[in-house]
Amino acid sequence: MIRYSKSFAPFLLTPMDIREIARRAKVSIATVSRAINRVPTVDPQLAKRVWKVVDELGYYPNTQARALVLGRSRIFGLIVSEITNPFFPEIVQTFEDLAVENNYEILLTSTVHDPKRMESSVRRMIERRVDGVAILTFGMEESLIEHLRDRKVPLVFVDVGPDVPGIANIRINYLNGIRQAVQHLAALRHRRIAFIAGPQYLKSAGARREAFEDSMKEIGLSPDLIVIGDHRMEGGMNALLELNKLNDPPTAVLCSNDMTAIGVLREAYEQNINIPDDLSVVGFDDIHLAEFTIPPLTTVQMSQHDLAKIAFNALLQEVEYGSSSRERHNYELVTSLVLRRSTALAPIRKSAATLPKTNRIAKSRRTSIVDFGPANHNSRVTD
Amino acid sequence: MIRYSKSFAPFLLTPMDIREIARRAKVSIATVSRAINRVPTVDPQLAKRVWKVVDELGYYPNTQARALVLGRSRIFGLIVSEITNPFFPEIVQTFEDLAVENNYEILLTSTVHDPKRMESSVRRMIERRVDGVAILTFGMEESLIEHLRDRKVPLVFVDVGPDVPGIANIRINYLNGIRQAVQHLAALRHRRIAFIAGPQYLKSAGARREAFEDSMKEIGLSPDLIVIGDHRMEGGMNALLELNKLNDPPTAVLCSNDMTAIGVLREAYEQNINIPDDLSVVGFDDIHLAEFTIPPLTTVQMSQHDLAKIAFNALLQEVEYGSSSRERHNYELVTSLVLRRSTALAPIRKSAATLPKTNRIAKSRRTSIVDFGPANHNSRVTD
DNA sequence: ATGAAAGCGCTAACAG
DNA sequence: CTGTTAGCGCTTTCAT
Repeated sequence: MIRYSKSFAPFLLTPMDIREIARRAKVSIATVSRAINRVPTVDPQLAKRVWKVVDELGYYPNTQARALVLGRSRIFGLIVSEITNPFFPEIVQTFEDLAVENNYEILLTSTVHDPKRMESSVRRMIERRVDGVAILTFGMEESLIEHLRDRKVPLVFVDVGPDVPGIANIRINYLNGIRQAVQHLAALRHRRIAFIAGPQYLKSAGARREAFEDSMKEIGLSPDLIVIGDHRMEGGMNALLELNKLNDPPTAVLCSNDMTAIGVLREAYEQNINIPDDLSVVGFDDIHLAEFTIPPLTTVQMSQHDLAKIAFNALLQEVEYGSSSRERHNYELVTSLVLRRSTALAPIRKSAATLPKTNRIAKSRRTSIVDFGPANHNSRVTD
Repeated sequence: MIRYSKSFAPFLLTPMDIREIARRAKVSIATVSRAINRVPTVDPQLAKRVWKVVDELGYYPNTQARALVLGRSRIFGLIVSEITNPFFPEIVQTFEDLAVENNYEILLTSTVHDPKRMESSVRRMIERRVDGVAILTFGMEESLIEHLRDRKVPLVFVDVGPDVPGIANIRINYLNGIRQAVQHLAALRHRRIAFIAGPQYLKSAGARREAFEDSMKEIGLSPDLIVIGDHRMEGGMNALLELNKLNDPPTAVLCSNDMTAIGVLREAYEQNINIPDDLSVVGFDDIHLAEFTIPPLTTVQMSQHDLAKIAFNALLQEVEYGSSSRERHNYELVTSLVLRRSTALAPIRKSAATLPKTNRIAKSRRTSIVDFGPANHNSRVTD
């Protein structure tokens, strides 16, 4: 065990605790504590003396000790599904900015969609005694949540939380943005509009898909062109491959997230399909990168910054003003379309499939499942 | 102050500390501690009794208390420059994977190149009494580092650390990959090869630039086409604009990082410059995305995974086997070229500038600085 | 206004 | 092998 004790380097660094400061400033440790915590009743003279020593020695209070006695760690847990998904870094950054402002620390864990990791995430949160947890995984075991709830840890969910008192939920209005996207496409005379969905065990992916279906039906179009992707670029590539195997491929495709759309762009490039002239594509999320794709991606914005801000403040609210356990707080985040250059008027076609057939032959690898009709989209959706 | 005391919910949740476990298992708290920490000398019978209660009650030891007495927090600090830079998420993920494996937690901070944030980063690390810090900012104030060193916190730097005993350094062999890139380009008959550098106050950016210069000179080409970017896509776009204003623009461009290259790709699209036929572009870093750009990006790989792994293990090494303070540990990470599809034979041109001039007219916004010659590249470089 | 002392939850001597 | 006890560094009564 490495411990920097008196005996280790008596001349270099003394213990450097509140006691040492007290000794040098010739006051009691209680006074040091008060001075440091800016308790107003402390004599300015003494306070100054304390601060002088503190600065000279470069003393920093031990947060662990403080947390132990206070019963508050000033740590917020942040559980995301994959930090490598460009959707999250922005959120993490905003969350951290707010944490710094409010003197909190973040305990970040990435579940990588692995149940074991989710479990360890929750365990770590509890062991470190976090003051609150923001769960941005778009899907999580009910039983794990219980562990947190049992301990009365303030929780904020995005989109997937159980609707129970004491748990804050950020509901995302998917319909707004997706409807705009669909209608934008329809206005450009697209009729065969496909949707590349995300993994259907993610509640958020299911919700996006439903929003698509509803938006299509609303304007008398049938949402029968749905392919399941994986919210990654690879999935987008495969999905486009699938779609182009059809007799009457879509002229526009709406993607469940931007990564998928980037995959579509990439596969289109591969197949010499011009975006947007041959095919319009719309993403979802509006990650920073969406502005820099080729062509720049028209996408549905879901502000990562706002999301993080709402989540953090919800937690802060609960902790600082403990409004918890009585009311149920619900927040809403609205999505909306941002137009860039990946959509255009539907190509004019007499009949089906006028695009050069040769270029549209699919490579054989396929991991996505073509799923026609609005069938079983409720299976495997967590809740 | 919220504290879950006996009096709060006597029937719901008792204090839930080691004492409570001891009481219920009818053993002493010492035995509980031993059982939990798997001290082999404890009677299996008792151990089982303890674990039973622990499981029933869903007891998790309080890490803060443990850290306090142990003098070790089992937290590693990870300081990155910008979590939103796609280079880092991969590192964070690997770092976290290793942390989970080894029962550590990560305290992640993002400096966003702001000196104030760097300072607060260091302060937070110290306050939380991290057991070690990995500094992946590619540049940091010497004075801040002192704070950590004073406290004998194990440190590992990437590329920018002072060469002193007790500090581990991961040296990056930029030359290897960059030389390969330059020679690859030269082999494709490119002669006018430009370099879009990163911010020159970053030591890493300076090193990349020097590697470029050296590689060019090595084969008798003069590295006089250097534009300073910002390691972001915007910088890449602007840089290409600048480059194309020249009388004799380059036929190939090597970028200081992939984000810059993505910007170049994007601006080329804007200007109808075909990549790779009109212009070859090479990136640096090999972020995951590089495989999905249009066209797929030829780039110099610098394994984020390896980097994170080396950094974490260096820290673990110091902490667990305290090899610290005597030797200086140096690790090396080699870079190498990965070929994709953004490079091609140099276009054949009788004289200068045969590309359609009209398409190469720059928009007026410009933030980057054109910097000819190998001049003052040492100014503002830290260390 | 200040100080002495108790105790946050845990581990590690030290005794038995 | 098990239990008792003294802290880890801090905040906070409770006296003074």
